[in-house]
Amino acid sequence: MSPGLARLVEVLALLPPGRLMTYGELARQAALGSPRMSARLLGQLPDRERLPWWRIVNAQRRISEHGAQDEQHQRLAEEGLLPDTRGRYPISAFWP
DNA sequence: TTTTTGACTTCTG
DNA sequence: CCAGAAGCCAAAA
Repeated sequence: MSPGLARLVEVLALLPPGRLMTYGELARQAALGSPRMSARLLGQLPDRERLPWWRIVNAQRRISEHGAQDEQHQRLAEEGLLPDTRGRYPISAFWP
């Protein structure tokens, strides 16, 4: 496991239910160097069941294309997070 | 070794 | 609000 992934896991583990974070913010908090690193590393997470990868959305507050979008949608819905008619998640879910 | 490729972001128009 | 361009960086080709 790379040190970057280790740091990402630490940050991700502290993200509570009902709270969202963007790839960019995650990259900054875990000192990954670029938002793309968040995306890259999320693709090879160890504990897919425990770590809330589904609470990461893009800067437009939408779910990015990747292959598990449906699952992401569903998991967020289970936490009470629903997107508006344009697929955007509420700004309130991003506050500390 | 160089180029391409992404679960991306930010700035401009 | 949408589209394009530039910036980003590790991995794969």
